[in-house]
Amino acid sequence: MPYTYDHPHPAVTVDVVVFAISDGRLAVVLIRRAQWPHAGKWAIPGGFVGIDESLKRAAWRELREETGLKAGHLEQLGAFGRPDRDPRERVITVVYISLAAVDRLRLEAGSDAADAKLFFVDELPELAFDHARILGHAVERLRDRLDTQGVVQRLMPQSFTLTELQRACESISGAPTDKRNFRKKLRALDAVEPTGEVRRDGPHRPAQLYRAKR
Amino acid sequence: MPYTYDHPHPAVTVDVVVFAISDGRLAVVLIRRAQWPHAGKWAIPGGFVGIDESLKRAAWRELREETGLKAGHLEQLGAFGRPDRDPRERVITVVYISLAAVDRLRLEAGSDAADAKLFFVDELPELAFDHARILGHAVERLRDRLDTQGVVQRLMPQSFTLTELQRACESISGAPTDKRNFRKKLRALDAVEPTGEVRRDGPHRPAQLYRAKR
DNA sequence: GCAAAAGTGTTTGAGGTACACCCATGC
DNA sequence: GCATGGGTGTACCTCAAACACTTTTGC
Repeated sequence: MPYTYDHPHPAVTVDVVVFAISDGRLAVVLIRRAQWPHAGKWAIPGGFVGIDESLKRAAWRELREETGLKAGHLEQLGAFGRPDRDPRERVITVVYISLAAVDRLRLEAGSDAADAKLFFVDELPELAFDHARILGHAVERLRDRLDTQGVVQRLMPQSFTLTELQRACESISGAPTDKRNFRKKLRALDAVEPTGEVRRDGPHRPAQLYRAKR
Repeated sequence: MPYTYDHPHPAVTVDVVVFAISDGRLAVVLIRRAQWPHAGKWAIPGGFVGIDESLKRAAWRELREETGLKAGHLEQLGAFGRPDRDPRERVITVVYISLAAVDRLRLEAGSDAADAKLFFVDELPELAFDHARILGHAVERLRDRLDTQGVVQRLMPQSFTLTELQRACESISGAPTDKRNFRKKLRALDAVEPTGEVRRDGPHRPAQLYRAKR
């Protein structure tokens, strides 16, 4: 069933960069492509926008179809549209960013994807299309925008230690932080509260567990 | 000559929000639409993306065709694509922001536009499509991103008084500033230098003229 | 007892904010 | 001489950065 226009139209896709903190490091959800082009390579989950579907809704749907994830807040990163970025036809993609707490992440490979998996952003495999460039921009955006408050409320699991939180913030900002200054800022932010539980995980003093406040 | 696809494709346009400072106030370039839809209403200049043309290049070309302006730096604001934003067909638009010094602004109406004109952002006419919403986002982005340095180098004319510069910054940030604090910051920034000329324009002490440094 | 991470305050410097008066001009 | 905008400096406060030792545990 063909669709006809009197001037050429590009295809429009949406892609969703899902960030999470795994093992104290910034990570991203990728799917392995099953089909040409770039079959076997890893890619940012996404797909074509329905003709009567908003961009954000398409992003939510595609993420769910390809990874099983239900995105919370989706923030638009921007549009990427170099003429040669897809060998099939002219494709313009609108990229969204989503944040997920690792303990809510249950990845299931969808029909379009052979596999879905978390990768550390500093250990990425070879990526399909211009997805390496897109991910670079996404990480940059994250660095610029995400503050400690945001990390606590959107990336950390239900309970965590202050050192884990600090590692997460450092892996996003890329810079090491002083422990006492970090905790002083947390006090000022009033963003976390102790759960009362502790975590014992080695030959050292147990760590108090915290949760996001409110 | 028809173009056919096996699934429906949206049309993709680019729009360019050109900001300038006019009379000390933040202003934007709009064109009056000549044709349906929204004939007679004012709109952000823009048009369809060529099938082998990058988004930024399309933005530059459309701005030139519709207003005669050659954009300097173009920053992408994002994509807007609600399904019902254009009555002709599904249209997804990618919006760019450009800054222009008023003394370089020579507006010429192009073929697609009955007229091109500067409007103060706080005295906008009724706008076509969802352009009011887009402009709102563009102004917000400008407020978030543009610092004094950027205003000096990209929005001010070749020579200007410090009060004019302060008015410009205030009209972008939306907040009044203390004159002495503003000038102290300018000294710290090392962004302007006196031209040696003065401007006489009323029953008061003449103002020293400055230019952007470097 | 020793290795390993948890936890805890003070000092300093930079930058931002608040604030009031004299100056040069046109009329 | 008066109305109008141009031009100038100080005091305070807030926030970020630097910095070292004690505590609790497993082995």
